[in-house]
Amino acid sequence: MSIRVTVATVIFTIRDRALHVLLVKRGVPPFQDEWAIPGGFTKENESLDESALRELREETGVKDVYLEQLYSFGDLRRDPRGRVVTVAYFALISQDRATLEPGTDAVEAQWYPMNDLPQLAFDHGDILSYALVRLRNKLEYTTVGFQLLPSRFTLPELQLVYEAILGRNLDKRNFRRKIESLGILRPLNAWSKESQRRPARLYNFAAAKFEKLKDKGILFPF
Amino acid sequence: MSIRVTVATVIFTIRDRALHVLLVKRGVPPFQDEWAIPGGFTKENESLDESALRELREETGVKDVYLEQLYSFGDLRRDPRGRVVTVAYFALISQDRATLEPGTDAVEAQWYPMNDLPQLAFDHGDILSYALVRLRNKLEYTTVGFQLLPSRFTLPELQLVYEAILGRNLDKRNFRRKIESLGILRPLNAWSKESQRRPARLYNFAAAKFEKLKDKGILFPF
DNA sequence: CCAAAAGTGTTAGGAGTACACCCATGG
DNA sequence: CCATGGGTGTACTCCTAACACTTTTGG
Repeated sequence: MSIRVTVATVIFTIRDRALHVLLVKRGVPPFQDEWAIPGGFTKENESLDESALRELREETGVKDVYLEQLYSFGDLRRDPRGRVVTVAYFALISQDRATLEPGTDAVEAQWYPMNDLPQLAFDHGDILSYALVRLRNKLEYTTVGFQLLPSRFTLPELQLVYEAILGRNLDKRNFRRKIESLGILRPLNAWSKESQRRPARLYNFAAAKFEKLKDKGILFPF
Repeated sequence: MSIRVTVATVIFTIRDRALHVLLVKRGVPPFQDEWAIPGGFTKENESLDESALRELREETGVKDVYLEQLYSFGDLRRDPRGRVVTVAYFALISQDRATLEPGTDAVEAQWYPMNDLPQLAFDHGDILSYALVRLRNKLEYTTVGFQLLPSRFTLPELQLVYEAILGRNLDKRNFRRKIESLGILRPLNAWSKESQRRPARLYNFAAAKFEKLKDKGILFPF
C-alpha cells in the first residue's frame, strides 16, 4: 500500500529579458545524462514542502525562494522503475538570488531559456508545461511577478517580467497606470543607473498594502 | 522511502437551494464514528484519479462525476497512524445523479449542508475549506457551475447554483444577460413545470461553443 | 546634438452595476 | 383576480485599450 513519493520543483527566473527554468542533468539511470526538473524522494521526517526546498538546495544550491505546490502526478507508467507519485512545485526567484552555488550537488544544474529547452526525462515536459500555464494565470490575479525581481526595481523592469512571462508586449502607459493604481509600490528617492540612458526610478514592493486588496479578485488584467 | 498515499474527494452538490457536501462516517479507528471526506488508500495498479473515483463509488455509490485534483496534503502529523500523504480531489455532481446507492460501503454516507457541518476527522476540515475556495474561484472563470445541474435546466436554476456557492444574491437581469452573452446555452422548445407558477424555459449547455471562448480569460465575473 | 529609454494624458468603447415594471400561470 | 416567480431595457460608471509626444541622459 506504500508508494514511492518524489517532489519536483519547476523554478523560474528572468535572465537576459527572458523566462528561464532551472534543470539538472541526471547522473544515474533511468534517463542518465538527460535533463530533469530538480527533485527527489521525500524523506520520512519532512513535509512535502520541506522536501521540495531541501532537494532544491542540495541539487542546485538555490534557496530563499517563493514556493507553491503545483499538482501531483500519479499515472502508473510515468517512471520506468515502477509506481512513483510526484508532487510538483513551482518556485520563483530573482536573478540576484539565483546564482548556483558550487560545492553542492549542483555540478550539472543549468538555467535554460523556456524557448530553447532540451529533451526532458520522465514526464517532466508535461510538468513544465503545466507550471508555465499556472505561472501565467497567477500573474494575472496575484503579485507573484514581484518574486522575480530584487527588492528594489524599476517599472520598466517590472513590465519586462510581465512581458517575458506572457510572451507579448504591453502598453507602457497602461501598465504603469494599472500598477500605480494598486498602491502597492513605494517610490524610493533613488534611480537605477542600469541603462546607459535616462535613469529609471526605483520602487519597493509594499506587500502590507496589498493584503487589503487580495479578495477583490483579479488584480492584473493584462 | 515509501509512503502511504491516500486520496480524498470533496464532492459537492446543490440540494434544497443550498450547497451540500458528501461525508462518510468512519467505521474504524482512528476517529471512529466521526465524519470524514470519502477516500482511502491508493492501490498499486491504479492512478490517483482512478483511486479517487473508485473510493467514491465504493464508499458512497456515487459515480459519473466531474473530478478535478485539488491539492496534496503532506504534513507530518496529520494522521495519528504515522506519515500519510493525501491527494485531495474536488468533485461536482447534479442532484439527479447524486443518489446514494444502497448495497455499497455507503451505509453511513450522508449529504451535509455546508453551513451545518459536523466535526471532521483528521485535517479534513482544512481540506474542505480549501475545496470551497477553489470551487468559488473556478465558478468565476470556468463553466463548472453547469456540472451541478441536470442536462436540461432553467436560468433561474442556474442562478441558484451561483448564489448558493457564492453565498450572495445576484441581479437576475445582469445574470441572464451575462450568461446569454456567452452563447453557450441552447434554448429548448420546452418549459419546466417545477415551479407552480409561470413555467421557465429549459436550456442545454452547449459545451462545444464554449471551447472557443476558453482562453479569453475570466468568463463569470460575479 | 543625436540616440535611446523614461515618463506622461486623453479618448472611445465595452463591461459591470443598479434599478422597476410587465407577463404567464395556478389556485 | 391575485399571488408568485419568469422575463425584459436603460442609464451611469468604471475599466480597458489604443495612441504620440516630451524629458533626461550618455556619448
